[in-house]
Amino acid sequence: MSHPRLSKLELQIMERLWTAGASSVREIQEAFPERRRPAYTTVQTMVYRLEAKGVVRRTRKIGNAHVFEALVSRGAAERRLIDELLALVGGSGRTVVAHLVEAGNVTDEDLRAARRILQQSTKKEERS
Amino acid sequence: MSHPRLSKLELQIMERLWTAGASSVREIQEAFPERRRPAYTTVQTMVYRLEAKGVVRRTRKIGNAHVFEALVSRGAAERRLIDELLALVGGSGRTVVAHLVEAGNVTDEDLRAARRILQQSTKKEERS
DNA sequence: ACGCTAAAACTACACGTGTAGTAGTAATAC
DNA sequence: GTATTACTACTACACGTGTAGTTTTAGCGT
Repeated sequence: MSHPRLSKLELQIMERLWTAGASSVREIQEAFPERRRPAYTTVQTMVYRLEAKGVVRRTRKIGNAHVFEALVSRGAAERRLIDELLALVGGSGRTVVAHLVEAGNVTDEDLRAARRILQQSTKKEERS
Repeated sequence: MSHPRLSKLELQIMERLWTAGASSVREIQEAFPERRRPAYTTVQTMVYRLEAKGVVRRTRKIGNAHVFEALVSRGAAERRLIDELLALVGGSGRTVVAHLVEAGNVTDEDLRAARRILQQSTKKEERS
């Protein structure tokens, strides 16, 4: 089974764990840009929920503070999000790419890189 | 301002309005595949909410049933979804395309088509 | 004109998410 | 060793979404 759905705020919390590694609630909270920084207990609640969902875990303590680490990778979470998007738009990746192009969210180089990756995996499949 | 966020079920309802045109609640409900067909009043509630959000409107009546039509296009709704996804993954369209490729959700032809579109719009920009 | 049927309009509720307060406890500072 | 501080654990609540029941009304058939 794939890990559960992650909400926006949950993802922002995971973000800190992915980029900076295992962190305390305080560290996660302070990683938010000052302007939109949730209250300490808000972050704490979300971390607890992530723990309940099994996507983070307590690793050790520093002082009396718990340190949490991510149990799912950024890649896996991203894949999840994209799968959900695909389900919503009817499964067509083409549509998504077209929109990205129109909105200027991908460069030509991005597309060229994508084609290279595709060619690679196609080749691998043929060999097997 | 862009139209409001549309949830999964709301999108499924819009889907019917986009593909079949203006429809009654009953027609929308019956467009759901039998297995996962919500109760009539469930669909009705969602349609009312879509109306409150200003994304559908009553056009006429057939018998005593209202007929609703979409006020936002599928394209606009898709763009909205993709923008949200981009915000969640940190704004990088490249990541999204890479995932789509890895998961086999786009063909080489899709990517080639995307590059053609990109080339076109780049050219247009230069002209202006 | 009247009853039947289907739809409209309204109400209710559970779950997820974002938000944060409060009560209790443990490390720390002196 | 006691006071302060900072963190944990728990509780609460509002809003959006999915779900559907109940009550009221309007068109339709005879």
